[in-house]
Amino acid sequence: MKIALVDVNNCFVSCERVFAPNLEGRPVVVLSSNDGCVVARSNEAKALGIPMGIPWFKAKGIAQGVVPLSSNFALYADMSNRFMSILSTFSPNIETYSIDECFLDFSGFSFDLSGYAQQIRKRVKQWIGLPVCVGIGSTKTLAKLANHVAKKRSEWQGVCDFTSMEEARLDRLFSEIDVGEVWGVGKKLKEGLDSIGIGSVFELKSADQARMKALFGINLGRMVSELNGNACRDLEIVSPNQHGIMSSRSFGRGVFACEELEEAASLHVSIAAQKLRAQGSVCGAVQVYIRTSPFSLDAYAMGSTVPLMDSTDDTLLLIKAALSGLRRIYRPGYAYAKAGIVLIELSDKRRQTADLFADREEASKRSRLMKTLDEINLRHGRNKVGPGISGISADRSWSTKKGNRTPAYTTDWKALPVALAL
DNA sequence: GCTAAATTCAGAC
DNA sequence: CTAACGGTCTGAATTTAGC
Repeated sequence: MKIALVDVNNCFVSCERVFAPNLEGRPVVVLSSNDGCVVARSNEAKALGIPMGIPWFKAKGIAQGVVPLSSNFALYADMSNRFMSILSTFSPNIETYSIDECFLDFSGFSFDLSGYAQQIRKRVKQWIGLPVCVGIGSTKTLAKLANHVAKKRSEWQGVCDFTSMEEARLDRLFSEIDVGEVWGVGKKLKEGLDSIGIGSVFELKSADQARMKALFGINLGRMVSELNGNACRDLEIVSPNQHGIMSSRSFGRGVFACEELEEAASLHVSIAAQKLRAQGSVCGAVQVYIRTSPFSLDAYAMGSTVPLMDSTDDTLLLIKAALSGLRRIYRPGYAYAKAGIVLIELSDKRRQTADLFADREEASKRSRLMKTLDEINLRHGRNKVGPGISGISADRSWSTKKGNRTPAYTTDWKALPVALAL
């Protein structure tokens, strides 16, 4: 097996820079929703020592002169789609792993892979303006690691191919890389591995596979195998349906009124239900939750699961369920910071057993209504039409803060003049 | 005391 | 002026429930 991992450098910042070239060479960060935490940093921002994930208000001290941007997911998602479609011209089998990463199957390719990877970099840069790095290895774990090397060591010029390197050279390289860089080794596992004297990738690779499995679980065992070139994870070319669909968001201010929580919860149901229908599933139960800031002294958090008599993908029925759950858990007097819902117990709509007592004419009317709703929103933008209970966007005084949101350059006609003016 | 289901944990991005 | 800390998803491990 030969696998390449292509990853966009500093993805969100790079997407912003395509449409704001004046940000090139300057320290830039992109913030999470509600302008809360730093979720992407340009190299210049990294050089200033701004850590990933730090709350923005805490970073301001060391962030003199840094440009903070609110996140613009409409833009990133669209850039991502373009990125993936370019990559599909380089291999018939690809796995979209995340918004900015993609595995490509290079098995059976006998030509110069490094040169081929350079062509990928060139084409992505030329066609959509994004800088990417490519890692190549005989397993997914190795491809990930190779990508890390390609990013960190500029002498590789953005491409690192482990499959063309001698074992001894690889081992020397691995002994210089921290074990925490391995895909799947997070904070906790790193601590555990450190405590038994495994600090480098080479030490993990050389460890006894059965022992690692016994000590740290099945994943560590697999990691050791994969580092040694024995694949445990296959390419997942068709993405399976999601097992749960969730929508939640922090409020831009404290929310006290139950009606506003209802507005938010039903908006979240609308968003999630649309996704549910898009993947052809129905939902058997709805979870609702609300919480104050967990950092507040007077914290409150509660959730509730509402089972549905019959599985459905009807937004209105799902909202009804969510609201009944919400009313059970709402306590007046708290400054709520966040509300969210999760659609669970999903199953395939086509395999749904028919309800003997259902009003079939009513059901088909409802399903046409949902279909129309989805079509309008697809064409005219998210939540242009929806149930009245979700409120209209102009009135949602609780919605998230986004002080520095750039225009949706690629997905909104109204942003076109701005894009052209650049 | 077993298996199955539910919940929590850890990780990724 | 102060207070301000993301969102979605997966799979494994662990706990609890039901027999």
